Amino acid sequence: MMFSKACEYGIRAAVYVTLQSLEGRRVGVNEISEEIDSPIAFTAKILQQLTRNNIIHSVKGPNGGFEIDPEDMNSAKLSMIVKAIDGDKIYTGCGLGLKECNAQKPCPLHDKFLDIRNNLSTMLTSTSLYELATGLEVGLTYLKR
Amino acid sequence: MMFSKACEYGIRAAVYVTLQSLEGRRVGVNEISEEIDSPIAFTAKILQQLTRNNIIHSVKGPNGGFEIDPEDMNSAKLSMIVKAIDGDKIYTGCGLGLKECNAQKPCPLHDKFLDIRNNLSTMLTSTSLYELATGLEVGLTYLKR
DNA sequence: CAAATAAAAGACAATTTTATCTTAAATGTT
DNA sequence: AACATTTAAGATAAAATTGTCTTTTATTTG
Repeated sequence: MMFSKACEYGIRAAVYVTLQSLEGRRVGVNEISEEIDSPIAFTAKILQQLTRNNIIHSVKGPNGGFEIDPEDMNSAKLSMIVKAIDGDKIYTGCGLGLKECNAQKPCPLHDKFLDIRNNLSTMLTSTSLYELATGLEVGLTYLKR
Repeated sequence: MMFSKACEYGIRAAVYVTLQSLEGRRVGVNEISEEIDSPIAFTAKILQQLTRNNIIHSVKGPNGGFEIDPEDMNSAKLSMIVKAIDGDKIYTGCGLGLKECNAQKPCPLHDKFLDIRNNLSTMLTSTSLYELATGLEVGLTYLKR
């Protein structure tokens, strides 16, 4: 809808990793893609991106997998994931695709998009993985289907 | 950012057609793609879609081109263009790509997206081509670069 | 140290989106 | 009626995104 498929999987994966890290469990790609219903190999690639961007942490070898330090769960915001995967066009880009669109030289939708974009940006920068994982934990929300 | 390239071109093209129809001028694909800075043949395809969906009107032959009846400028909303080109995922789809995501079985972002999506939907269904074209006409907004 | 496990990296494939080119159909002009 | 103009339609191509497969690297365990 708004994010690329890669970004959707990335967010879902990160939330699942966070949920399991809350229980002190490290999780592998197979379990993750099973639990968020996503293609395994593609999900692996996306997890690599999240790892390279220091959003989650990975450990190789037996009993390895992905995890996120409980210390970081609150400061890890959705905006970081979106930026790492889709870039920041979603915040900075023009709704009609103009290269240069701003208050001085606005596209016809510029003003109408301002609020929507600010809401989106605020939501993404203020929502943490911790917050999303706890909703899952108590069974209020779902990551599959 | 939010719309496909096709949809961006579609909106820009429709606004330009409206602007010219305000002056009683019919416009051809060449002029349109020149004025909105878009690929000609691709723009032609998109104009076909808008025509098939009765958002704008086309006339073949010499002095032909695209136009929109002044009567329809106000009832022609952005939502119609978006729906015709990108479909309605943007309104109805889940932000995280779940097939089934609603108040009963929400994804972790469902509630956080509700407002944003409603704002977007309201903006699109309430903004008319007429409104956008008049902003252009008085030099307040731009369709290029 | 050898074996097993799991992520990282890179090559490859399929699909979708974006974009172009060619031919056909319609319509106004001479 | 012949011709020029302009959209419509369809085939094709290029690029981006999505997805898979194979090999390499790191790490744990026996």
